[in-house]
Amino acid sequence: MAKKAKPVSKKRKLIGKPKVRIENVVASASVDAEFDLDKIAATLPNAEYEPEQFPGLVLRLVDPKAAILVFSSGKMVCTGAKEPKIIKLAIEKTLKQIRTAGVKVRGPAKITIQNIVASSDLGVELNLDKISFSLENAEFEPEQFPGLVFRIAEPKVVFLLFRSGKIVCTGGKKPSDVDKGVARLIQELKKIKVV
Amino acid sequence: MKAKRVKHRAKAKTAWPKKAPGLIAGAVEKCPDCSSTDIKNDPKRAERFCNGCGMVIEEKQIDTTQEWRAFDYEQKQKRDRTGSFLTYTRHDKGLSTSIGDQGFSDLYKLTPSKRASFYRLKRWHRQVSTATERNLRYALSELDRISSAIGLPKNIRETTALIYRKAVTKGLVRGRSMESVVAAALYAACRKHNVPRTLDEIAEASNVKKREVGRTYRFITRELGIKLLPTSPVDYISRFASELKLSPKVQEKAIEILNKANKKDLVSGRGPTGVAAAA
DNA sequence: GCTTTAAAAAGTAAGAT
DNA sequence: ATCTTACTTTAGAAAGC
Repeated sequence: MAKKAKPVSKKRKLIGKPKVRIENVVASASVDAEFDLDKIAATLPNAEYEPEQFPGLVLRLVDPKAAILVFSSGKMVCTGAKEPKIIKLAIEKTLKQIRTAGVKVRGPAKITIQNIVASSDLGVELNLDKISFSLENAEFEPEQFPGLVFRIAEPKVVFLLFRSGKIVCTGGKKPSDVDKGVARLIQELKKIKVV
Repeated sequence: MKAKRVKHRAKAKTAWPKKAPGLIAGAVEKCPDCSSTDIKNDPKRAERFCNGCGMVIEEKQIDTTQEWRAFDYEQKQKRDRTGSFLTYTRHDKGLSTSIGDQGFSDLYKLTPSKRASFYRLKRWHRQVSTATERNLRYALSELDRISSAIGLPKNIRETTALIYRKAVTKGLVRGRSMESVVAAALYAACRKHNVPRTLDEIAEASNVKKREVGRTYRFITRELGIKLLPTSPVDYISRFASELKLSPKVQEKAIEILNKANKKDLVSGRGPTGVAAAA
């Protein structure tokens, strides 16, 4: 499977909207139950639990590729999903495994997507210095990180812009936040004539 | 014992230099506040104060606003050499008034003519000021320590003090070590004055992880609405050149190369340090 | 490998008040 | 003593060091 953008030569001007790919979806979930993490850790081979280091038990799933942090309160955090629908599958599988470990769990978990990380390629080389000079919400510290950080309020997302034109969008709660955010970003870049 | 707290007068004893010229050691007695026996006599203001915490032991009066100014000036001159007096954090530097300071400068002005008012205000003054003042004193001694360690001009120390004070006022130090905020403020000040001091140098001199200095720098910079342009690689040329013992001609050429690179838009994303080194 | 961005979970630590 | 921060863990992309 291709990484996505084949070596598309960088154009001077950006045309159309670039394809956005979701790289990671983070969600929180919870069920009405108390989990005996020691018991779960003792029976599930794919579980890691070091309470001294972190209060959550780490469950790694290969099927729906994802990592789930399980807490004794019955709350969980699912990360690594490449798309929103995988979250539900991962949580269901997690609960199934927990039941296998002898821990009773009733009812479906309530899931909330907390963050979506996506990447894209504007297909244009970006002059980060110019962008940082022109956009108020841009912060560029090349000595500390090669990417320029750009925050927008609506939708509330944060972008990392790179000289290559590749970008990362994070902070969104739903896929549309990413799309609207990218559109907004491009709108801003056009205003200052960098794309 | 009547005594009032004099702000920015002194700082942690450990940071004090051997002696402050012009100030004669006082009699053997302890400071009622911090128990230090390091009592100094201030001929100019005709009073004695604790060199450790700044507490004025005996006031022989005659303090006017004008004298305060004179005091500032005199101490400032000494400070430049001893690095002791923190006069640049005073209102005369606009470090208090411009950021909604707790009112120290006003209090000082009231002191000479309104004794009664002063005493009534003293209690409030002490309770609301002490924490911040101590923090400031300590922070500034830290600043002095780091500054002398990497040799920075006083205008940068003043800018750092200003930034630090604003940060404290905005409560940006909470949850962060004061050292990291001082280091971050110092880094910001260097950037503002285009004095090339890398994060590494400041991190090392301040004993704060580079990552933390950077994070704190970005944080306070954002919160205080300070937006600094990335340091130009050119600013590093002279330093690198002298360190590498390069000829002026080479330096010139390096700068030339950088200018070309700039026009070609090929440096964004690259750290100025690396770019300068490459050139 | 490190650095940056966002977000949740439940502990701990440290600081300010 | 309480409130506020931040750190710990998880995943992923970007690109420079």
